[in-house]
Amino acid sequence: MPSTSALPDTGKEAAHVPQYLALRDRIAEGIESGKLAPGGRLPSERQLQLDSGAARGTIREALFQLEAEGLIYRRDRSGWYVSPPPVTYDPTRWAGFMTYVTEQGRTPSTETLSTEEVPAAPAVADIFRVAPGSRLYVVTRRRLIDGRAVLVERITVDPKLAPGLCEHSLNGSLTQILSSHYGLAVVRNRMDMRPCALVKDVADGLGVKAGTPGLLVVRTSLDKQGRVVEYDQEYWRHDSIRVHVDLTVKD
Amino acid sequence: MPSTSALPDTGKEAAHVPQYLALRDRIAEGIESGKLAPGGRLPSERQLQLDSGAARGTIREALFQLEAEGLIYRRDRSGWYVSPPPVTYDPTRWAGFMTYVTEQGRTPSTETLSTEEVPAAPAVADIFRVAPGSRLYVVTRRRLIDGRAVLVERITVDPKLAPGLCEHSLNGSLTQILSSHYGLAVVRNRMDMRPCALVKDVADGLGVKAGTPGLLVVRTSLDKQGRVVEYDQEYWRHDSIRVHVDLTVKD
DNA sequence: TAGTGGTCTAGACCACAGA
DNA sequence: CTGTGGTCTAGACCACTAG
Repeated sequence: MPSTSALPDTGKEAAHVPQYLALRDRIAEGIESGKLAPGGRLPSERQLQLDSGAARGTIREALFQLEAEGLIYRRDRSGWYVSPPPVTYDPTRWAGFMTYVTEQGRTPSTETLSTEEVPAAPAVADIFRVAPGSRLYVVTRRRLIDGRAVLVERITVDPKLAPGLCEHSLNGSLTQILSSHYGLAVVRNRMDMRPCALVKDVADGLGVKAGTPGLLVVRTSLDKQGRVVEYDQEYWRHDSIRVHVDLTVKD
Repeated sequence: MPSTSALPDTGKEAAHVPQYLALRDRIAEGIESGKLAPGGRLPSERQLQLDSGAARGTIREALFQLEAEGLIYRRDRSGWYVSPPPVTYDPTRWAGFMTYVTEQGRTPSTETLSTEEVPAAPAVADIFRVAPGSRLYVVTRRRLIDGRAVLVERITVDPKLAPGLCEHSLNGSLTQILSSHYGLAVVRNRMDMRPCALVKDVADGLGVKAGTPGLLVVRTSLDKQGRVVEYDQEYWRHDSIRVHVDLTVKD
């Protein structure tokens, strides 16, 4: 019995591939083959609709998929773009953002969004071993690679260890300042990492939609006396970072 | 001029909150308040439709949002469920999965999906410093916490270091076996972590939809002589893991 | 078999970016 | 101003889970 389909029979009862995944594959191929360069812009959703004949919802499903994979990202109401490659982050090397991004042939930059002195919430007070309500410096910064915002961070520092910190220019290496101006040397580094969704605050700072996937890296830097030098919460775009650790085993 | 809206005026020109985010908030509140216990099931999408009056697409947007945040997960065509809390993973402690999951008051289990002997691809051959095409053991396992699959891993081992490995039961600690039966002691651990999307293979193993967000952890374990004891690619559900590292600074 | 989520359509109006 | 993505509706049929 002949097939009623106009399409050729593959001879294999191939598992049904949803349309949005087929579309995803086509776009991904365009990216991997280099037809679309990193930073380059994809055709608009409505254009893709015309090209593929699919409904816009289906198109968007394919785009969301690629976004989750880190292949593309969006600029709000501007369009979809091909993601640049991620940078590698090694927390065991005490090199700051500016250093390791440069080492990887990219151009880092930093913007200070705010510097405040705020009363310590109980959880933070506990970390710094100060009384709840004590004043702490909180610096909010945005860091960019090749002009694209990749992370928003919130750094907390105890003013007792670094009085007058906020008078410095904080657009360079904060580690550098803490070390050279205040003699604070970090000998221990505690880190927590977990996938998260970027909440509105952060998302706005990165110019992404609230709820897009991200990676939260929390670093606690300690000096020889075990004092907390720096408590840093970094919210990364999920497509911009790879963490690499090389370590000798304890236990 | 009086408002034509039937809704009370808040007095604040509150930023417009999309309907799906408002719905997200309502569900999130239900979870955080404990009305919905971890592992518990959410009302069906169609039920939520009746409750909220929104279109199903809007309901699903809210659910996707919560999924991205790690608050809920789905079982294909069965329903949406509240995510259990994540486990903390410390790569500097040489404790295996079975150990640290148990320590955190959860119940681990392991299933071996396959054990094969395959020719080394160039990239892998390079890691093991063997000729491309050399035979290597590849073990695929699924690991569960409290009966829920949280990761699929693909472990590669050089048969020269652990001949006959596949004859052992591999549902326990592989590290243990390598140590006690073959005298292979790991002294160095290299790790790479990055957010990813789970491809079909892995997604099927975890019982999730292809493309859901995940975390890829690649571990390379080395012994005193610098030989690769174990090369392990772990694909985690993104809501199931937190990585914690505590280290002394090199540079 | 009944109910669930998975996929898909074909519209609509909006807020905002950018020329 | 035009075009972009962001949100939303109201349907439809399918594949699969689970009782």
